[in-house]
Amino acid sequence: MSLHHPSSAASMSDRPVRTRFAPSPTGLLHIGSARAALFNWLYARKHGGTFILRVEDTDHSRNTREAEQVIFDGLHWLGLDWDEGPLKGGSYGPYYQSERNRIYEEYLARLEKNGHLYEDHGAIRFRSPREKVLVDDLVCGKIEFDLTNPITHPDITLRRPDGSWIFHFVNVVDDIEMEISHVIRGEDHLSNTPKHLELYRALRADPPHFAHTPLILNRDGSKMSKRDKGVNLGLYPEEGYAPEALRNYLCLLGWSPKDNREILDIGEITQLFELNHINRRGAAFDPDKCFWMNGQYLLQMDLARYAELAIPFLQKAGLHWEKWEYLERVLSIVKPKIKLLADLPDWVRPFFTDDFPFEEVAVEKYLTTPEAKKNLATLAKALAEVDRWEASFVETALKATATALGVKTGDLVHPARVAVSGRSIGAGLYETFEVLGKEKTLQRLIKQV
RNA sequence: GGCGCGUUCGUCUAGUGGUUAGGACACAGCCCUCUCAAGGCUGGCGCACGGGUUCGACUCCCGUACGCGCUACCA
Repeated sequence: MSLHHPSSAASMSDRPVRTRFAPSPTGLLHIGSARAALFNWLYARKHGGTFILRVEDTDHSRNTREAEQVIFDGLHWLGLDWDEGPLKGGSYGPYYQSERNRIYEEYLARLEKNGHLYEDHGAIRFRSPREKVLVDDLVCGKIEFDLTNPITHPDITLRRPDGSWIFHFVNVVDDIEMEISHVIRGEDHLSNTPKHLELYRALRADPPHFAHTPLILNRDGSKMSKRDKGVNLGLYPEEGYAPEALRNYLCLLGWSPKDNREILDIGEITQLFELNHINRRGAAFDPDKCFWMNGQYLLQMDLARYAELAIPFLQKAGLHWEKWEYLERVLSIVKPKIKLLADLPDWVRPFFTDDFPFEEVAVEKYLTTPEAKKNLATLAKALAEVDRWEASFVETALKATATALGVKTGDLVHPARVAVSGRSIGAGLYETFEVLGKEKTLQRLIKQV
């Protein structure tokens, strides 16, 4: 295998678009990393390019198979499919840094040969040319860094005394070898970029285009760290977020279609996405808005997709159903009410089993008075007369009963809801009755009398 | 400390010299209503500060403050 030598004649803009996501398997997928992956994916998809996954596992001690799986799972969940990388292959592999030692050795030898290296306490360091370096960033614009002072900008280390590699070196080598055309990454790398550029030059390689995106912050503007709630992408599937909703929200952090629209499908975003439309300022992650957006997605989602997302939550809660059609009817009436799928089981349990809990306060408030019991008895009697068991007819019967009893509709509705579901909040009562069926409805009402 | 980046409602944003500074989330109130984190309407809330440039600055320039990043034999 020979090294890929990028032609110095070809300008970067002529090269095919190849972007990469190069995470280090740390055990969790940071929400900011996920967004970086998303932006790289979007850019590649927009330009019919290639999106590459490369695992930066140079720090062996903390890299495990499980940690790696976390990354794969996160990307899969977000729908960010990669064209080259682990599980997928490709002609620029291997895609694990731990397997690319030979390549790094060759590149190091090249630098050595041209006198760019020196040893310092066993570590191999790169001798900076000590010049001013211009970073022409697609998001930040042109930035000049003055690297002439070794005190303020010490030479970077490429290799540790124990032989392991330092990020700056392998990252650059891999990007050259894999012919990456656009490096889209977090702004935390901006200050590293001039040093990387020195390496590209020393290796006589055309650098890729750079695009540094602002970081995702906490609501108070502080940096999101591992300990902050919400950084772990793995949390979102568990809590019942739809991947398309979170993905949409993430796109809006630092990027905007500029026409006030917010709910955009990924195809549309792919078309509109432009690196130079990415903001320069850090963006705070707003859990409230993310939550709202999930609600919007669940509301507008078709039932088939909703069921697909909902079923794992129902199964986990031990709920069973016999007919698919029944499941769909249940889901359709709670769908407009719920913003998080994790809440689903509690809302629908009474539709699948008679063994559902009663909220104490709700019982206390609506089912204990003699009036409530008397009203429920009357209601049950009236409903027994309803032939066509559909929401609208049930509603008519209930309202007529309320009138006959001289009480407000709510005086029947609230106790009835608690009687059939054990809860004071839920789907529309008439729809609940309809889906539950006449028999079960009457049975549960009478049980409280 | 040095270097770099940034600063429009609490938050995400639109805005590129002349706008009643627009939208969204959140918040408050009202309406609808059988509950609801559903829907409808209304409202409060913002250009960090100080200098310039200009007939005129949220928009351009400089400075200050504040925030963030880098400054590792972490990635």
